[in-house]
Amino acid sequence: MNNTVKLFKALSEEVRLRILGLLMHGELCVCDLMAVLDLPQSTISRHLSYLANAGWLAGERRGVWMYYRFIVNGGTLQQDQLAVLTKHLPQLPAVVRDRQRLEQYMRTKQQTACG
Amino acid sequence: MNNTVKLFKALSEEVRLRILGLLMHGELCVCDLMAVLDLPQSTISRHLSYLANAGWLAGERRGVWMYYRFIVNGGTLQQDQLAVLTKHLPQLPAVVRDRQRLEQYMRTKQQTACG
DNA sequence: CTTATATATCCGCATAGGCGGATATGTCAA
DNA sequence: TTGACATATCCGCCTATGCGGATATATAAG
Repeated sequence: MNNTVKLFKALSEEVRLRILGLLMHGELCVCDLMAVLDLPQSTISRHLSYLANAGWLAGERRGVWMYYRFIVNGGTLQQDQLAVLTKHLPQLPAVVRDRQRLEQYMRTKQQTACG
Repeated sequence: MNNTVKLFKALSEEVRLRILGLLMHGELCVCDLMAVLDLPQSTISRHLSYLANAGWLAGERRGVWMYYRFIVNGGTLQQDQLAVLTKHLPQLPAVVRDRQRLEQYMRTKQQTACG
């Protein structure tokens, strides 16, 4: 029950849903998310920790960067819930906007940012 | 986005999940839930309002009693999410226990309580 | 070792929201 | 209208949690 509540609590915050919406398309590091969401590093990092702790994300350090991606084998509830997110998150207007910003950002990433 | 967050926020609390777990089996009134969950009336009523406001439940007054039940046509996200709940909530130990208490309560309802 | 960069954590502050007793509202019966 | 009961809302209290600047930690380069 506690874990179930935790899973849902993680989904009940706008910034976290936007982060998940961006990670649908593949892993990203903290600095990517800072750039796209235009939020302070501590805010991004805190939400990522929260999502990882709730069982949604796994982080992997690669050099100086921490890359976060979805866990795809986190129990049947998590998997079924992930399917719902996969279907519906990309349709939310805020997520669509974020994704456009992500594409724009990726085009200029080599010159300006991490990675 | 706000509505989506609202939908998930409603799921991110233990008492509310337990209420939803009980309502899976059909509508119930406030006094039923008070008896089964053994919680004060104000607590039950507040959570029911929260769930109704979030788009999960509809309340119907029938005489002095308010009966609450799931909304089954609340948008595709709500429907898909409801399917996940229908599959997984009944498996949670706390929900199993509540349901046993509900059955016990229903057997003696005529003599002791509302309805 | 020092520096630079990326990330995590700490801190104080502000708000959201849970709790349950008390009170208000609504409904029915007499 | 009054009384009884079910439900909704109010209230003060308390905890959880979001925020973002400041600081600590980790890694790589020189």
